[in-house]
Amino acid sequence: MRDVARHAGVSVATVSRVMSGASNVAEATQSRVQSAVDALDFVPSPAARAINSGRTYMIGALVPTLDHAIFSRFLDALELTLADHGFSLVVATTNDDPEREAQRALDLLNLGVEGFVVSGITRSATFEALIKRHKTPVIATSYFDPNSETPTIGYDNGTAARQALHHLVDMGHSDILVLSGPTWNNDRTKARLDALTGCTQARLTVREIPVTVAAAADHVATIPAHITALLCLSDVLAQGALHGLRRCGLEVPEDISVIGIDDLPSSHSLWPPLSSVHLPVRRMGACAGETLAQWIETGERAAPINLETRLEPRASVRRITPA
Amino acid sequence: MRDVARHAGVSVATVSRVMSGASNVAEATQSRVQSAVDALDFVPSPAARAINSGRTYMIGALVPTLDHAIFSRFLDALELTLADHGFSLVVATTNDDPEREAQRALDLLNLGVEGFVVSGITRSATFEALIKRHKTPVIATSYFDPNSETPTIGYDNGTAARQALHHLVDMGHSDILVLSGPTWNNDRTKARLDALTGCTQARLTVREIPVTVAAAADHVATIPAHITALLCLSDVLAQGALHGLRRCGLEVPEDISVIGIDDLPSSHSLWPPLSSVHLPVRRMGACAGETLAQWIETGERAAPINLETRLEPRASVRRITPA
DNA sequence: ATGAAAGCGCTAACAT
DNA sequence: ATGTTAGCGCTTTCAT
Repeated sequence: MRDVARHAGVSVATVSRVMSGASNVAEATQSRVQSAVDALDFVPSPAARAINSGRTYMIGALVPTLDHAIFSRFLDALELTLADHGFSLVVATTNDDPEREAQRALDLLNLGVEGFVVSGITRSATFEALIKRHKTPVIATSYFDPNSETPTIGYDNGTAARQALHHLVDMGHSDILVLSGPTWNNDRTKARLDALTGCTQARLTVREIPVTVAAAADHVATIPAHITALLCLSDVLAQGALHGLRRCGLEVPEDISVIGIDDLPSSHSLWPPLSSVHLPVRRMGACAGETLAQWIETGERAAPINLETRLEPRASVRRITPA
Repeated sequence: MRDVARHAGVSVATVSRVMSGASNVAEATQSRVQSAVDALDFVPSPAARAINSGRTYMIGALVPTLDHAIFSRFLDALELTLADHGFSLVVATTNDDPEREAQRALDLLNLGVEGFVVSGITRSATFEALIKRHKTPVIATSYFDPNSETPTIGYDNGTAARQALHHLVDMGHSDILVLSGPTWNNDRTKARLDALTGCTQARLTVREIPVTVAAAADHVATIPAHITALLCLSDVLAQGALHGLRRCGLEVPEDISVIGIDDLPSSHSLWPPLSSVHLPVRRMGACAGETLAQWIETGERAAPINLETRLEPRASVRRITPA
């Protein structure tokens, strides 16, 4: 910047003014500086800028993985909203491992992120301490809990699971196999499962398997005969189940009914179209972005937001008359 | 930091040493400083750090959208690799709009990213100028062109399209409808289409529609009768076609064959399992991350890499005897 | 309208 | 092993 100043025959202060588009600079000087900038190919240093303003305009997002439609869809909406507010999105994946999450959070903090969007409400102690220290705003998503210490913007996972279950029960099913992803370190899944147990209207068998199409497809080969319906805690699982069932020669919904949770965009074009509980992840991304931006600009802690989930009954569940 | 130094009765230099984990600090002093740090809840400033080191350890990724499995899968692998090299990933979406891409690139540059990963090889003039100025390393992906000015790490889109076409031809099809996404500002799609035209072994009809399941499903209702096969330039389109065809009462592959390009993880569990051309996007993400990290650390411009695509014949294409 | 100068919070010589 | 000090590249009073 000194070079530019010299080249333009002005002071660094003036160059700084021009660079930040200040109003009180003479037209003539302005263009003289601009010429110098162009001539020297001057590019300002973000770090130096940040050190003075104290701002970086970066938000960190910590998600289990990017390789799952539910999270990437969420992030897409989040990024769009954040960009509207002048923020950029730094993403880091945690694989649902709290220690790794804390590690990545530290990395992002060292980059200078001004706020975090995280998944679920389970944090490692390290993470908590980090946040307390830096006083960084954090918003937890994919979960709603008005009493959580960090504000949550999400849906009630228990309700979502119950919506799926009740649909099955309404349709006359009482012998239900629940296909769940790992509950280990996954409070979203745990909340869904917890809401199911204690249900007295049906006999539930729970199986915990990896959240992959392949795992679900393989698993359904071992379904007990009395089962009439499959409640999959995520659409990926349901999609795998559909595939596996077909491989076994079973028809959905004639031989067995299947319902999922997520309502991925692709689910309604499966065969048969998958009944599912819709999770408003795009809305969640937009809300989280909006709210976090607000929090950072105003300093006022965000309020939790509960987004409604919605049953999408389609063809993969059929009505049966209890035996 | 001054405060910490005072509190610990040492100089700022010593605090700095402790903070950066230097070796030459006495045990005693070290813990004294640590206490002061804890007592004062001191957190170092990333900006100040960056201004001295001249490094930010941030990489920017510019992709059309996060809400498409092909890109999020790619980014997942990229993020993982980058993290291994100590870099963090800043993502921005461009919606395939060169102007928006340039705008977002500027934003990221102002954040301080040390390198870019972009999609395709079409850049706006603004973008080119920006890069020249900042001398930022850029790697173009999802495209292979050894002669491109910016190094490409990707696959040959033309080859991928031809692999799909040849499979159809090999199976006896000669009346083929090509379902393509918008070519406007999308050099990947354009390259696929270009490779197809000039093919003399089949009669090709090309239709350009939005890349959504719904658009494809709707479109297939208007297929000319003589068509025996659908070549979809992406799996999303193929998935929509499968759905739409079923709605029309047509059987795949009995009445009509369908092939896609992408080979998304979900494609082989569709019904019928979708024949597709596999695009190695995870490998591409890992390669791009590795290569860009290398480039930044060593200063040596990256070399282009061509990743092989691979035909995955499955059940959605059947052999026919030409009429 | 412009310039001089004092920082911002840290690192890296250099000195002790 | 520790302290002193000179910056890093910019912004921002405060003068003029």
